Amino acid sequence: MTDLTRRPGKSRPRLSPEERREQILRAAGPRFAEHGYSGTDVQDIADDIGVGKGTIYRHFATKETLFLATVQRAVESLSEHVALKVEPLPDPLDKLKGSVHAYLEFFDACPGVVELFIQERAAFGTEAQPLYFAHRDRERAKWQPLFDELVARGDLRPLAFRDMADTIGDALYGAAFAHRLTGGRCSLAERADAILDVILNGILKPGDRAAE
Amino acid sequence: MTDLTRRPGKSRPRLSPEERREQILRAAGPRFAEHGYSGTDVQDIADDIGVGKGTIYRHFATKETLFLATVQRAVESLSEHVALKVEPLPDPLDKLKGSVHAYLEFFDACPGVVELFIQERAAFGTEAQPLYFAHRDRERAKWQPLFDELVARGDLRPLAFRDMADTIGDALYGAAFAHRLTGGRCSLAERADAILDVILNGILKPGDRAAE
Amino acid sequence: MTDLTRRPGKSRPRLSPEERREQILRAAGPRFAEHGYSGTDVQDIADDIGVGKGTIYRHFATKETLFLATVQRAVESLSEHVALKVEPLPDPLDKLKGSVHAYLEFFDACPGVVELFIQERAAFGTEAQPLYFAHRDRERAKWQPLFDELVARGDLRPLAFRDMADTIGDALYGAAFAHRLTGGRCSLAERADAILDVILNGILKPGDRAAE
Amino acid sequence: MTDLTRRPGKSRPRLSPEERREQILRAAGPRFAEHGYSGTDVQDIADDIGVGKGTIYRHFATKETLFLATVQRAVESLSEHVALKVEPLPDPLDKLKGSVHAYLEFFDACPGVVELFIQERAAFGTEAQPLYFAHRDRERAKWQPLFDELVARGDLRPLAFRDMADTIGDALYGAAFAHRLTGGRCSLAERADAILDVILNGILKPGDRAAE
DNA sequence: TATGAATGAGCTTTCATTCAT
DNA sequence: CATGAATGAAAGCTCATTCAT
Repeated sequence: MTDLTRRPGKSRPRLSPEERREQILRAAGPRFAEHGYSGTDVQDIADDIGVGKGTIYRHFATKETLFLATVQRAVESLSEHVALKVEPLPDPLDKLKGSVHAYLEFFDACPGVVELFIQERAAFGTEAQPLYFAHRDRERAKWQPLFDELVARGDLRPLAFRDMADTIGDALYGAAFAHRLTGGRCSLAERADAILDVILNGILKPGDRAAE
Repeated sequence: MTDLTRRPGKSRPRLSPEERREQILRAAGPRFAEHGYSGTDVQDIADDIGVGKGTIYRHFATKETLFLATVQRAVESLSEHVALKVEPLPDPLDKLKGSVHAYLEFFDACPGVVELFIQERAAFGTEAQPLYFAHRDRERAKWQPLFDELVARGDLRPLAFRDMADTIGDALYGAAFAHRLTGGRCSLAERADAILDVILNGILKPGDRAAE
Repeated sequence: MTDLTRRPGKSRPRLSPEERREQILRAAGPRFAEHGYSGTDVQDIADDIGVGKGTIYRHFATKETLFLATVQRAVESLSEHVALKVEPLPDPLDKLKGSVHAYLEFFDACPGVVELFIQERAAFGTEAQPLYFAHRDRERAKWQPLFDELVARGDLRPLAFRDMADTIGDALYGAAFAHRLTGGRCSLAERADAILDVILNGILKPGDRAAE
Repeated sequence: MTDLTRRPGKSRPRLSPEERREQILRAAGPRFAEHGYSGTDVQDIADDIGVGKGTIYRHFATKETLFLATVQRAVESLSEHVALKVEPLPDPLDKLKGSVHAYLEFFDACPGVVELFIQERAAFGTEAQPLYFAHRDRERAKWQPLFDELVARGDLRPLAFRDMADTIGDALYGAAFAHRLTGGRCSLAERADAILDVILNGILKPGDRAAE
């Protein structure tokens, strides 16, 4: 009875709440990344997907809520991307190397995520721990057994897990930031091996190892 | 009718332009670091040093100009701090190690500088290269001879200078950011040796070096 | 595909239009009284009775219509309450006294009605005469014969009906408002006798009557 | 040296803070009275006096603050008007009568004040006691000695002060409201004598006094 | 030169009303 | 009939910047 032909004109698609939410987040990400938190008018996001401003506010209580959901989504994407690449690898050392590559690849694919991380801190200041670091804290625990195994196996030097994990994490985080913020020409993926080499082998010549 | 005698107590100190400029920058730094760029009212800075808002605008054309001068000042402080610590050291390897310590010490002393870097990017977006990275680009050239000498001497592995410099730079930058953004408890200085150890020696056990 | 059997538990009661209308008005009264006209969201009223917002709009064309119906209902309640109390009394003077008591009792029982009267004026301004006063104008005519009879009987001084009626009406209206707006502790009913005493006998000592 | 001729064009008068405040309040009163609290855009008031919206907000922190200052000003005007009329009268009974006349005259002169009182209650609800009643509470104490003296002199019946004062106050307040809300044609001043007559002498014929 | 009152564009959020389902 | 997602006009408040004094 009801016409099955979609009138392309006025008929609003009537998305499900989940679809709408997802649609909004997809539009919000690039806006916030490119124009910043305060530089983005909620109206802009609404216009991008052709809905009224009220529709945004039906799904996200405040601009802040929307923004944080956008960041959270990015953090989860990063996490999933790394997990997906690493899981199938059987060898722990390969997992470690693979995670470095995956991490850097992610930021090649989604360079705006760096901006989101910056915007979060810029907008919400000293109060809360940024979502990325909250997530990193949680994730670190998962890596401990892997490092332990590598040390036990004699692959890694018996350094404190925390020192290794933090230093590697900071190096990658720093690389992703620096790459984005300097407008780095070559891809991060191309730098991955060089970074891994330093992390794994250090820059000193083996004979000098006693030096430090 | 009104008394014409200037009470010396009330007579404004009449700072020289340079002094005033410096005074303003000193007040602006903490404000911008703590409340962010858009969260800081120019009036707040004026109030902090007890002058009218117009006075700020006499010395800095716009809020943006003032902010960037504040960041520039911080970048120069960092640079000077590192240079001061490194210069007296005669040995190139000591210079390298010393610069890592000095860099991290600086952010222990001036943690707000991280916020300034974040705010700059957040406020001015994708257009310009942040002052810190512009400065880092310029500084890198100064380090090349030192690395070359260390490689020539056989202290360092013959890696590409750029790879080493970027990786080290990113690791330190990442460490400073992560430390501030996670509310790191211990000082950065305490982490310096562990970071240096990874950078210099890597995390792999020497025997495994072929692995990479 | 969707089940066509209506589970009887979930089947909405399907109120008759009149019942629905009444249900809506019952919910609207307290909302408007407590939160004011603009402070009340039509959604709130819908939520209170567990229907969709559209249902409200099916029964009342606009929020304004709904609000005015709510006020009208209150005015009629007041009128009925007084009439019910006064009608059985045979003596005109008792009717007069009884109406004062009934009027004040009503506002003890329904204190929110004062708020409705205030809200009506506040929201719709100078244009229209408020429903309460429109009603009072209409009612006054019914009291004229009673006052005439009391004057004729020699119970009342031969004052102009309008002056008496207005003054009494204003005194009661003022008392109800003042009581609500000051958060009066004792009940209005308790003040009824004192008010009646002043209205009936005045505050002057009889001997001084010439004074005025 | 500075030109003393006022250029009528762009030269902003540069009012003193007090003058500006007063100017704003003078403009706000009629606006709020005519269009209500929520019906008045702060921009409207700004336009009325030819200033920017920011200027309003420089002098009043919020729209609410501005509104309440407007009401407070009206309450004080009323109070002053009554005091001014009553003070010179030597006889206490004349003071009482005079205050009734002055009160009603005030609302003839400033009928919008009724709207302000209504708007205050409508906008700020049940929480706070309206400024008018707060003021009335404070003022009542001043009248007690006068009533006591009149009772002692034998002019007034020995009724409870509170009952007399409240009943009179409510009658006048009610009269002012009813007059405004019914669009009363004749002036309140013309009704003053009739109201006073009821208050002073009651409506009963003297012989019936035992009736109540 | 210093001041701070004035400006007004800009942005977030609300909510009466509509209408496709 | 009932629903509730969608709309979009509207209004409060901020603050960088200007400029008369």
